[in-house]
Amino acid sequence: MPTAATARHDDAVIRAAREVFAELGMAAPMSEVAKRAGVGVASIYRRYPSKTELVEQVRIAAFRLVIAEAEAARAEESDPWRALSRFMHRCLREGSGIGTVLPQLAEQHAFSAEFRNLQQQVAEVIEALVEDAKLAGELRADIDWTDVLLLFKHLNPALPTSESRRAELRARYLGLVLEGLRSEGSALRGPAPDTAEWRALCDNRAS
Amino acid sequence: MPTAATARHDDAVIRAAREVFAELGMAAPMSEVAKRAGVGVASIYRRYPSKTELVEQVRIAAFRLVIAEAEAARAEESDPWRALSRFMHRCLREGSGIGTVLPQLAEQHAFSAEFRNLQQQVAEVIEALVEDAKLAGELRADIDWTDVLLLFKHLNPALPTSESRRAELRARYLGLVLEGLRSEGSALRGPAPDTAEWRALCDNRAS
DNA sequence: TCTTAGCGGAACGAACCATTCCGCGCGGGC
DNA sequence: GCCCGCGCGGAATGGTTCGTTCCGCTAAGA
Repeated sequence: MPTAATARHDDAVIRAAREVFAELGMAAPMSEVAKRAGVGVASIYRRYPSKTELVEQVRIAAFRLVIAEAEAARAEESDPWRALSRFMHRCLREGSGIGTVLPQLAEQHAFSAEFRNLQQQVAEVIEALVEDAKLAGELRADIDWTDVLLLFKHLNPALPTSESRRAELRARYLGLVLEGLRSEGSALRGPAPDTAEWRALCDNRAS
Repeated sequence: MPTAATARHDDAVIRAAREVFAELGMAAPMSEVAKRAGVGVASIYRRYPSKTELVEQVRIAAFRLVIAEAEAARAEESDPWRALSRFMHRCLREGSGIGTVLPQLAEQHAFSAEFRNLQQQVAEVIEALVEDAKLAGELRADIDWTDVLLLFKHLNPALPTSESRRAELRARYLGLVLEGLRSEGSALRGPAPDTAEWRALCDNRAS
């Protein structure tokens, strides 16, 4: 019976898997995913035939979230720089693990058609954010969307610091990096997006 | 007979281990280190009693190289910003793997006294580089040496891209990040350290 | 109360890896 | 020229980890 309860259960597994894989890497054990999701391993295997399949579904779900974040940022922020900045902060928000899949945009190992289709969409929406910011003169002209991918690739939780300070450190680091992207003229104008209200905006709405 | 040949052999093992651990992580198999060094596994075990010991020696050797790079940068570059920039480029130079150990500065798991002693020295020499650049007004005042550590932590080869473009991408990324560190006044003056002669300076002198 | 669908966790087998063991090749003595 | 060890490289070993499967239990419905 594929009811709403089943769907919620699926969602818990995917979310737990996303978090675990983001923290421990794709080599993380299935038992860890099961523990985090509050289910037994067998329940995962009843829904997904293999770990490979679970990983694929995690990636697909993450891509969907990325697209949603990017579209929301474009729609809700009038300033293109704030939109781009908000998008990156959101994708890297502690525990979401969304940013982890972004570097895999570059990978070409042929996955399913659905996966490749989403790869394309994500690329387009990020490119749109970047182009908006460049047209507004708020982003250096020599940056393109592959640079943003490059940043995501390095901004993932490299080492398991396991401290609560990790979120704070990551936010600081992202801020430094964003400064490097900003075009010279705009670096002086406008408040840096690091005020309390801004941080609140980045943190609410758990995915 | 501990001759110069033996010392060279030791050095080959340590260097191979540094590269392998940098690329594959500290969990990389000993057999890989042996292959890279062109020796058998047993030869490594004849010199180092366990993998743990080898890792410790690798870290110590890497710290020594970091200190040497930092001191050379301070001595040979008259401009403090160029010194800091050169130091980071050198530590992250493709294949050196030196930068990989820097994040472990923060770790407090008590290693040997020699290790802790070197930790201290590395911290001091990086702090000196940072303070020089701040005093010269070329580095944002709100940056300190732990920020540099944070950057190293993220700048390590996150994903095994395995392309030759990786070096190029890393250099570009480091450039972006450094822009974010530069103080506003100095961002406009002086040529960005990205000319051909500069790159040559960063690349020669294999460690 | 009896049945049974579905769950959680133990069990199984394969793969990986640190460490040890063994046979061979080669350089030095006779 | 021939023998003898020393030291080497790589195969063997034992243990651990993890993907996947199997089994006994529980709780809901009849």
